[in-house]
Amino acid sequence: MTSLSARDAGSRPRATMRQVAELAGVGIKTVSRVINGEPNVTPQTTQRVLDAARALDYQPDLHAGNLRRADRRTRTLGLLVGSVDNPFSGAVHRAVEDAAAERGVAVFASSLDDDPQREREAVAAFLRRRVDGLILTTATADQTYLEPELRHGTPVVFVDREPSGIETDAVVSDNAGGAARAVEHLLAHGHRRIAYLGDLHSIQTARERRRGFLDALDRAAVPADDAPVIEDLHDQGTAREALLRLLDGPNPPTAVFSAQNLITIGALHALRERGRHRDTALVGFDDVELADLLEPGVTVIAQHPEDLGRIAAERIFERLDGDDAPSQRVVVGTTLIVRGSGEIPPPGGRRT
Amino acid sequence: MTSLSARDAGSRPRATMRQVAELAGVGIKTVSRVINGEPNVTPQTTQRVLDAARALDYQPDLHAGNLRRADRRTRTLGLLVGSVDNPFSGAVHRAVEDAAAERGVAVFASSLDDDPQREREAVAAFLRRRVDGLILTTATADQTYLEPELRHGTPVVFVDREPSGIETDAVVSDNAGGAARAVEHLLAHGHRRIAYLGDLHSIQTARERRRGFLDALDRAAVPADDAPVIEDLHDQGTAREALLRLLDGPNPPTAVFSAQNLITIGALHALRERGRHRDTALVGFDDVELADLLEPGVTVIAQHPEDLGRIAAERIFERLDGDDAPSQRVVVGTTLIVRGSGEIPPPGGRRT
DNA sequence: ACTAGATTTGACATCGTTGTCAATCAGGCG
DNA sequence: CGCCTGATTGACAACGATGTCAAATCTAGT
Repeated sequence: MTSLSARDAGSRPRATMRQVAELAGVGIKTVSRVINGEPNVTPQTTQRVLDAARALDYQPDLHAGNLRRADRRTRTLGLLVGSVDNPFSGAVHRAVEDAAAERGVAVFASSLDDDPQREREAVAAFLRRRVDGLILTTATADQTYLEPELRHGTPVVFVDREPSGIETDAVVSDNAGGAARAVEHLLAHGHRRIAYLGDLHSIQTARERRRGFLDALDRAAVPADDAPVIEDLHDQGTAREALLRLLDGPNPPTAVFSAQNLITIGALHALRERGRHRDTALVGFDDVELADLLEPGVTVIAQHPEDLGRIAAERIFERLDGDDAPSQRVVVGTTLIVRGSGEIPPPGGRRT
Repeated sequence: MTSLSARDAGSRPRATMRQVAELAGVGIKTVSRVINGEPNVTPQTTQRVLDAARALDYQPDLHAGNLRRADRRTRTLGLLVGSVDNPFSGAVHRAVEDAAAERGVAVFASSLDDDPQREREAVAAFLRRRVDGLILTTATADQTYLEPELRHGTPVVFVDREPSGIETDAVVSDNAGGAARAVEHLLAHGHRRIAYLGDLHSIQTARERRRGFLDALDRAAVPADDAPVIEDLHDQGTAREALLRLLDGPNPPTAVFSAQNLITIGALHALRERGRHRDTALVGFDDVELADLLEPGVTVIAQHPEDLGRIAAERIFERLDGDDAPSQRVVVGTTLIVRGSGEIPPPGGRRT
């Protein structure tokens, strides 16, 4: 009676290799050979094993095998991004997944919301699951805590943001260069009073973009005092409010550089609300969907998240394949996409 | 000499519980107790073990433990969506991740691109990794192949699309209802010649939306012959071309219902290209970013992907907690968001 | 001082698989 | 017919952890 209790819910536990072996009337090691496509099994035996496996709906337990296997690979990768909900992260994720899928590798994804504690927890959770490698958009200021993992041989590649405190591979956008390009574009159209709307100062890319912004102004000999620099915006709402305050202030900017995709959207809202979208220039960092259909279209410095993700994943696999060259830093360029909002002239129509 | 070869690259393998036990001078089972917070260990012993674990940078191997543990839980979930790159999927993913993270569960995500073969492979890949449950937006016409997994006790929950061939939980949007609502909205504004632009006919939700569209026309006694029904569009490009053909044709529609987010974007492009965006009404299914900033704003039937994801994840966890009630079907309502494009009257200005 | 009872601890089998190695088998050759 | 060779097969240990259970230690009551 009680021996049947496993069937109570009409369910029996998943079949093991031992049960397949028993049904096929062979040894367990022979099943292992068939499942793993090892040589030296007769076609008849192979067939018997496959039939038994099918009959029992056998699925090998990758982790049990991995425990004993020599290479100790789980064929699993851990990806840490800002949020799987953000289009930029989504594109990175997709590229990583595609590169991984080609190699039969599954991807764990986790959203950090730029929270250092979440990063530490997510990394630990992935390591306990023995991922073969980590790809991360860091949220912490210092990643020294990853040092031991690197020594244990787990490859770590940074995407979008550079590592600090450890020596490891990184794939990043040309943040300072892209930001400078945006500013130069606005300067070329005659603007002198350009506002900077940026993400949390704790984020490395945000600081880089700010640096690019200020450097470009400096090179053009535009006093930075003219430029309202607003930082620590972290979503559409705060960005919108910040720009509304500027627009309602005594000396509003004639142009705006919004340094992140959600900030750009917040800025667009603020401009529309004040009806200033046709006379205030705007260049955003990172492209946004439908930007081309707005009136005016939104000029942006586009990043190439697919490239970032693809290159990062390739780097991980090269490391896993034994590449032990010194750590590399790959910079992916940005592209200025002219659509209208960045070409609006300042009120006076000043020209070079 | 050779005994040191493990350090060749300056790396030593990851520490095991045995090594922690040795360093702490205790038995391996005592380390297990400390790591898992089991009772009956003196504070001094606990401290010695924790010190040793820290010194060796010990991370328990979740999968090794799981092999022996009674509950056999990997604390891992598999999520299969259209593409992690699509905003709708991203929102579902984020909601699932949040619900999972609360419970210390990690999430594997995989993109299917509506390819049935990819679905089968991804499911197998997840099962071999012994995920505790599967949440999927199916790409196959029939999911009978999942029947054995259900019997083995792996909970499966469908999101966005309904299962076929198996009895299991599903969380879906009110596709037919939402589509009908869109059509009724356009009818109320006087339109009679409404085009339907839909996704692949093989996709269940696409068929549901088409059904809702046709039903609403039927109820209004509008002959379906008037309505150009175009299906099997699967990206922005094909949707754009299809609508361009309609607009350039002999008797163009006065209103358009685009039944998916990428199709809506393609339709928007087509309308702009022909300069018809101010006189052709448009209602899209599924909201798109920046839809409110276009001119006119894009009226949509918004889905609630966060709710779909959250409810699906909760369902999985209820099943894992032992809920064995008959499978449920949860329908999440849609919301009509009026923004302008859906309220454009037909040329004649006919009114009810 | 001695023992019952509770607390703390560790030896050992075990989970599902793969690596090692020896046993068996078929066929060919002297 | 016996022996060698190479192909085929399976017994067994091991991977890193946990469950079981008994041994060791402590506490308190007589």
